[in-house]
Amino acid sequence: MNIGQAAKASGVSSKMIRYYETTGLIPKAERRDSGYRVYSPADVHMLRFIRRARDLGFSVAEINDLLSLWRDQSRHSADVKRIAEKHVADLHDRISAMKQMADTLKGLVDSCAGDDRPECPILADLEEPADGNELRSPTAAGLRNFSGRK
Amino acid sequence: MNIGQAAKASGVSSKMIRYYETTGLIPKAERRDSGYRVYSPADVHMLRFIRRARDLGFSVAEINDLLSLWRDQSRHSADVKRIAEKHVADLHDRISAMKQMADTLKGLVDSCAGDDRPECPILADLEEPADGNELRSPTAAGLRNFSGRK
DNA sequence: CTTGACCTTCCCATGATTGGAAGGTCCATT
DNA sequence: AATGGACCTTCCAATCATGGGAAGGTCAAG
Repeated sequence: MNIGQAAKASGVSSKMIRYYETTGLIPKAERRDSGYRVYSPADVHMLRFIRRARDLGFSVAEINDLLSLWRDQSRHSADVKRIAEKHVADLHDRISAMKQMADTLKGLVDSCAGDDRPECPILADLEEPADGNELRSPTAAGLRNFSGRK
Repeated sequence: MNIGQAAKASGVSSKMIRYYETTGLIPKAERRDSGYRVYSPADVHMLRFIRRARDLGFSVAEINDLLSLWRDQSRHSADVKRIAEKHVADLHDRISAMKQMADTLKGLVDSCAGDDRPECPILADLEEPADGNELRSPTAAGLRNFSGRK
């Protein structure tokens, strides 16, 4: 099948399939004489694996490792588990950082009248964080990007 | 003071201060004859405001709005509150999406022996998600980027 | 043989941030 | 005065995963 079919069947866009090929995440697809890429059901299976891993928030680098293990019949499940555990821990870190943000902000929102007067505790806190609101910790700074991916 | 001093005093890097200037988030700084940018304590105050807002996960676009309101003496706190509420809601959306990922993955991790045998429920699920594990919802796909920012 | 749906490659944009190169400025110490 | 190091300037590139679009080739049905 062509790339569009593979995309529909796997949930990975044509664009991303080509991208994964150039970055080496997936092997180069066979080509027709016309230059069209050809995909087998096994390829679609692999793409679905990737798609699913992305949905679980794994980075492409992690998926690379997972794919290697997937293909390795003599893998040790401990290696897979290690990657997954690390990722769960990362997710928890991000979640708690975001929770802290949300909680702090929620407190400020609740203390804001939200009327037509200019006085606003939210702006006041942005100017000069109240004690206990800093959340300046190593959390916020080191945390660039993502909702789940690395 | 020079940009480096302002950076240290505000917690915003010199690089980012210049970047915020080019994008128009902050006004163009005065210059010395040498071309060096000059910053006042008031500028540092503004930069600290920005830094704090970033720490709370606001996007630069949102900060732009917040800065306008901050400077507007006749603002309505309702406008500030609206922005903050929206952001809290966004944070909650991201948090629950990540939580779902983490929970799903945690379940898989727990069911994996993690020894030297190749059998692994994690890989099995990536291949073929068990019912109830899909998390395919609108969640994952629409959720690119971040730990708090938009 | 035309049409439209598909495919190809290539480049660009996103968002916030960091890194580095090449070069100019400032100031204190030889 | 000259040197050196710390600072500043601009410009360009990379990150990460993804989408958008242009210019052009292919394919199958009508």
